[in-house]
Amino acid sequence: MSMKSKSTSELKASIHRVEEICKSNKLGLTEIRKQVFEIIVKNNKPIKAYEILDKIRNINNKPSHPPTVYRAIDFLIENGFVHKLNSINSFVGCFHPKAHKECYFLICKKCNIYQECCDDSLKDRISKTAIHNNFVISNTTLEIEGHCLDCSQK
Amino acid sequence: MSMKSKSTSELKASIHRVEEICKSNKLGLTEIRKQVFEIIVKNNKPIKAYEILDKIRNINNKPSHPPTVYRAIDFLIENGFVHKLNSINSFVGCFHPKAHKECYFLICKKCNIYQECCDDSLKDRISKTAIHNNFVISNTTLEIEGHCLDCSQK
DNA sequence: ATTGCAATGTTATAACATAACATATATTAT
DNA sequence: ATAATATATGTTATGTTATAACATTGCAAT
Ligand SMILES: [Zn+2]
Ligand SMILES: [Zn+2]
Ligand SMILES: [Zn+2]
Ligand SMILES: [Zn+2]
Repeated sequence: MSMKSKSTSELKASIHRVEEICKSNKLGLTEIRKQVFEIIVKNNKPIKAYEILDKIRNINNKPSHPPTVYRAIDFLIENGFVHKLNSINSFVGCFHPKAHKECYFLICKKCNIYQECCDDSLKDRISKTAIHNNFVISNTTLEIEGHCLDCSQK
Repeated sequence: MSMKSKSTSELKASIHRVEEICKSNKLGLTEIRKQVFEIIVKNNKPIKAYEILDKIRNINNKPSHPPTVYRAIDFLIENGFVHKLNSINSFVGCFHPKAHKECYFLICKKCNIYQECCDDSLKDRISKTAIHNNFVISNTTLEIEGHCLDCSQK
């Protein structure tokens, strides 16, 4: 599979899904949280907090500050709508929220597009490794950087 | 296996191994680079760049600046002697440098001790996932946070 | 000696993230 | 409806992590 960006309909579905989840779970999807989520998912590449901040400022045409964005990100991460890629200090939308707690990523260094790669077999393997070490997992970061098909062919 | 810290002899061996590798590969293991490596490996927990900087200042009893430490870290990472844990912006020594390009980690949130967990089966599984996605890996971050045996029993 | 190169020193600043407290808005209880 | 409470946002300041840019040093090759 090449790492193409998401279609408009996929984006809409993703946004709608989050709205529904928030509604049914009584989570306050406030205007800012929604704006931040939309900015993140519409960007088909990982986006940085201060880039989000710039966009928020433009949208609302008024000053906004880092805590506003970081708080919204925290909410979105806590509820599984967004992930942080620690290796590049950037944020990405989750395209199957609530399907599982964590997602694993392929990140193309050239075109910056990312893709979730949450195999069950990979998850199992990580789980077995933890068990083998008597370790209780609370969260896992798996970020695979390299080149996607398109970029490695160029 | 519980996540006990390294013994003095293990530390010495680790330092000696790096010296040998540098000698045989004509890598300039300068005084600062050596100091930084020793600080990192002797700390049995992941250590932050500015903590290293403090220690360097104390050791040499003169002002030092962030670039000094970051350059040494870069050298050590490039040569596989040290790893960065992106999820906690910290650095750890590698206890089997050159054995493989990358290491995977278990990080205890409670006691902060870490452990490498570089199963071949895990590596294979990650590799297969990449192949399945037509993705060419250049580097992988796998950081499993949670609780070690000792800490989960307390 | 002069040049070239690798490493380090130094100053400044960029990039990423949070503390602390004030204000506003929404929910709930009375 | 009003007050009390909790939740969310605004605002200022600062903390933390990392690098750019340029000067200086030490050493080796010609
Ligand atoms: Zn996801
Ligand atoms: Zn690509
Ligand atoms: Zn290692
Ligand atoms: Zn522990």
